Amino acid sequence: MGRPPCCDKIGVKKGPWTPEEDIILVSYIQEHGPGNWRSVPTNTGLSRCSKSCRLRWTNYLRPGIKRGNFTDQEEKLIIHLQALLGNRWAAIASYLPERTDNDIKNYWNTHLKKKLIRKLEIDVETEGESSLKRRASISNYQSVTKGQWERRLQTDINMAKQALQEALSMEKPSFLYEIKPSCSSHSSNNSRSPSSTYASSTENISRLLQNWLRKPPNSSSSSDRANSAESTQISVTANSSTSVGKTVSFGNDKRSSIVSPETCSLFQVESKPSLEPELHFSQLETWLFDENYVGGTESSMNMLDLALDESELF
DNA sequence: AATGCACACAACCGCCTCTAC
DNA sequence: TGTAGAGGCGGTTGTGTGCAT
Repeated sequence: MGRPPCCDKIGVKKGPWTPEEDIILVSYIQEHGPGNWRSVPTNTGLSRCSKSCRLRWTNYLRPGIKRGNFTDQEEKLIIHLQALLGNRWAAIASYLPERTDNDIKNYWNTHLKKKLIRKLEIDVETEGESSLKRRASISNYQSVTKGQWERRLQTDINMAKQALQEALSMEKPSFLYEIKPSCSSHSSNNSRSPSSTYASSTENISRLLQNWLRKPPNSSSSSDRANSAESTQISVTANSSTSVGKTVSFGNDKRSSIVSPETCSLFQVESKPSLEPELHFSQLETWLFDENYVGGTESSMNMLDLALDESELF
């Protein structure tokens, strides 16, 4: 059994955060940096539990978060990554630096899942199947996404890793030995060892992809890279007309608060660390988005096939 | 105008992993 | 080596909002 909830203490506030609470939290993190969440409620006077503070920061207040509609590219990327990684939202989010895992999870649950089921319905219809078989197919899909997902995920990861290693060994075997300590996303301040399932799967895949992309079959143009970098820039907006400080816009939230100029540099540093491989991101996108991608190796195509071909796995 | 419904998303909860002691 | 605690993740719930009736 897990530990008792940390937030069932009397006097701990729940529910939506107020702008005042946001300002207090942002100001504190601006001064001390994120982390040591346990001490945040005590030091700020916020009547919130540490978890709530952390979630509020990571899912809402953290700079660089893009809000609003998901683009087609993002949508395709999520679909492909979900097929490859399963419901590892944090891992998926590491490929979308501007989106939080919570956002992606919500988007998947509210949009993409329905969309895929609808697509499946249409596919079955066009194949002229009976309505009975259609219903069976849909319910099968739903049960698969729920119950067998874990098993399938591990299979996916193992097969993807194997295929990728083969691809890499064909290109340049030493790539596999260039794997460096954590370079992505949430792991920057998370010292999980490589022995954990999470670290040994998604992170390694990420690293392998990056290593592979260091010597891509067709190197991407500098403009692509510029676009990629541009697309991942953080959304802290400096208001030159503000004499005291700068205006930080919290996503599409109408609210804004005044923070000191140091905020920007702090935010840039704290912004999602997975920006490092951004120069490779456009090519990764190409690989992930284009189901008929011909620029990669045969093995990389196999890998994509493995991730996308539902029927082979069931 | 009132009500009901569906949707989107922020926030919470329970569990897991890792680390420090 | 065992245990407690902190941080992190994924699933689920609650609530606000927009639309249809």
